[in-house]
Amino acid sequence: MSELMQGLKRSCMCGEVNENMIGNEVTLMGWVGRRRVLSHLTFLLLRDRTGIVQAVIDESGAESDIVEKEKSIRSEYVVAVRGIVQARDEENINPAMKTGKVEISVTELRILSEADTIPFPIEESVNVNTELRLKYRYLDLRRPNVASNIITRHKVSQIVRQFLTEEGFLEIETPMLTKSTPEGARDYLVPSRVHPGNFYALPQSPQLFKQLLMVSGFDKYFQIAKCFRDEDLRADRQPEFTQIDMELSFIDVDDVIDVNERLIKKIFKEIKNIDIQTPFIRMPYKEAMERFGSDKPDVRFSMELKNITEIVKGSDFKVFQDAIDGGGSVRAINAKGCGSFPRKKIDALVDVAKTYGAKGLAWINVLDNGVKTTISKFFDDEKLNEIVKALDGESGDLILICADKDTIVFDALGALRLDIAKKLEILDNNDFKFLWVTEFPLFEYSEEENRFVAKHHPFTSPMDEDIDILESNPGEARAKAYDMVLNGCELGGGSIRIYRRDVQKIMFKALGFSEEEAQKRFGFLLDAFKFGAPPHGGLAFGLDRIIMLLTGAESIRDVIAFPKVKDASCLLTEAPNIVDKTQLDELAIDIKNVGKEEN
RNA sequence: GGCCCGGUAGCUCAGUUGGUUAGAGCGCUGGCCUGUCACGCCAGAGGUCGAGGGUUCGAGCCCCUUCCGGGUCGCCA
Repeated sequence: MSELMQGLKRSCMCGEVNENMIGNEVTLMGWVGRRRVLSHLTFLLLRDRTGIVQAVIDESGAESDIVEKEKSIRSEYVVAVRGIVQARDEENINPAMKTGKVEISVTELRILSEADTIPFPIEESVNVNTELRLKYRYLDLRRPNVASNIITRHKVSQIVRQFLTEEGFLEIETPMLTKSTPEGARDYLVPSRVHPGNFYALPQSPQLFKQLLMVSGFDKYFQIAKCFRDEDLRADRQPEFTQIDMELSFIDVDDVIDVNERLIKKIFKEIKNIDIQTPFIRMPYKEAMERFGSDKPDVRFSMELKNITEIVKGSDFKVFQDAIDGGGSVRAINAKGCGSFPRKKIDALVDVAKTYGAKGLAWINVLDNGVKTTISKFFDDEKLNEIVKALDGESGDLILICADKDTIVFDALGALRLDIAKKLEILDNNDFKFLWVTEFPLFEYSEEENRFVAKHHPFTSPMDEDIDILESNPGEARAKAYDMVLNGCELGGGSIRIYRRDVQKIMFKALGFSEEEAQKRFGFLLDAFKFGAPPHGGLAFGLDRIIMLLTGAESIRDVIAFPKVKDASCLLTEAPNIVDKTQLDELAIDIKNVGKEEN
């Protein structure tokens, strides 16, 4: 039978009980973790979010009602305990517990809430399947390691708020019900009851609003903003996620980079007590691709890509020559010490490359005297040695070669590089290597749409020296855009925006937007820019990813209190669900499935 | 939409070439134990082998379909 809390007031949290309180009476409330019974002696582990403390009941000396209640207590009952903090004898100290030098001798016990047998143990160490964890997420969140991620998340949010406030930023909310902007990710739509057939979109980011706030003169804005994208999930992607979003006026690239380096430095100092060295390296996009095959390079290890097109040019090997003739390239990486890989393992590497569109891989096994290779028919020893030399190949190395269009070569080798590093276990998750990737291309050619599209978004400013080539050579134009990258993960990115109407016009023209089209899509922003737009720019961090890297979480689900599963549904609430026909009628929505019962 | 991995007791898993009554550890229930701390000891309960179909004398195991979960490519300005 559960009892009232009335008359009892919690005096401290479980994890806060310490040696300085010996002799004091405390009142604790929490969940019963383990209950251990030794004849007339019972130990209860009492847990709350701060930690665990042991309570002890000696049947021989306790009131009979305590003894009776104690016998009915089971795991995860919520209890209130009043008692005296006492020191444990030397031999009974538990060094593994923060509160292990003390325990509570119980003088009053109340069962506030009973609990059924739980579906999985509330412990850090147990490995429980995701489905079950998410169905009972409120129990999963009782596990100290899971709770600790959520607490870290809170701390980071507070650091961000404090830091940016001190830097002169204002926290301003922007609408959740907003306008669909067709370019970019798929929108989540919300039907309007008042305007049948019309829809709001949930924001993919507060991008346009924060630019409007600059026009308004708020100068520096930030927001910890929920964003929504209706795209498929990944281990680091959820349909709703959180950005630390900011925008600044009268600044250029260096200013944005400076304030954000200091922000990240502060977060890592306060959360992990690690001193991050600033300023970070800045690496132009082109260099990142050439050296690492990625625009978010993991620079904790080298294994860099080498361009061997010039060496292999003019051979009879059709695969290489076709790639070169088609405007592509031949590049390679040196998997140090992987020469001993059995055929099966090499085939697995080829499969990785194929995932990214490569048709295959050639490889050279560097031996003590000479090489063993798949391309011996086409290249003489001199050429092969030249390749080995270009990759600093030594005996025992495995050189992997990919020939194709540049995009495929970069993707495939970039992915291989990471895959091999993972297999060799050379990545240290406590080694934090930051960099900025800068000078992104302004445009990206879309095969699908047969035109250039904005790589970032259409308000991204070109680099001052590239304005002249926007129309003549858009493919080479670089943007004032920057991504902060940590250990191969894009933590955040942003750009300086276009604030000059003439430049914006050229930009739209290059993108193939007519005046009318631009006006229809972004008219409110363009109108705003007519009335005095300051030079401005900003950046947005993925808060979830920052927390992942700080906590070492392998999935984004581990840093979000109530995450969704692969098909974007919620196992806890069973959202999304079929709604009542009357609800749909009000919204003027007619669906065939309406009224279909759920199984 | 494609590819890969998984689903056996409440949990984590084992289950041989297809062969009698499907196992272990933890948890759970009951009992014993006065300093446990992953307490220990004894006993017990607990299974639609994700679901449906097929092959077979016989299916947890083989085949097909399907559901659920994970990873990944596409997608994510």
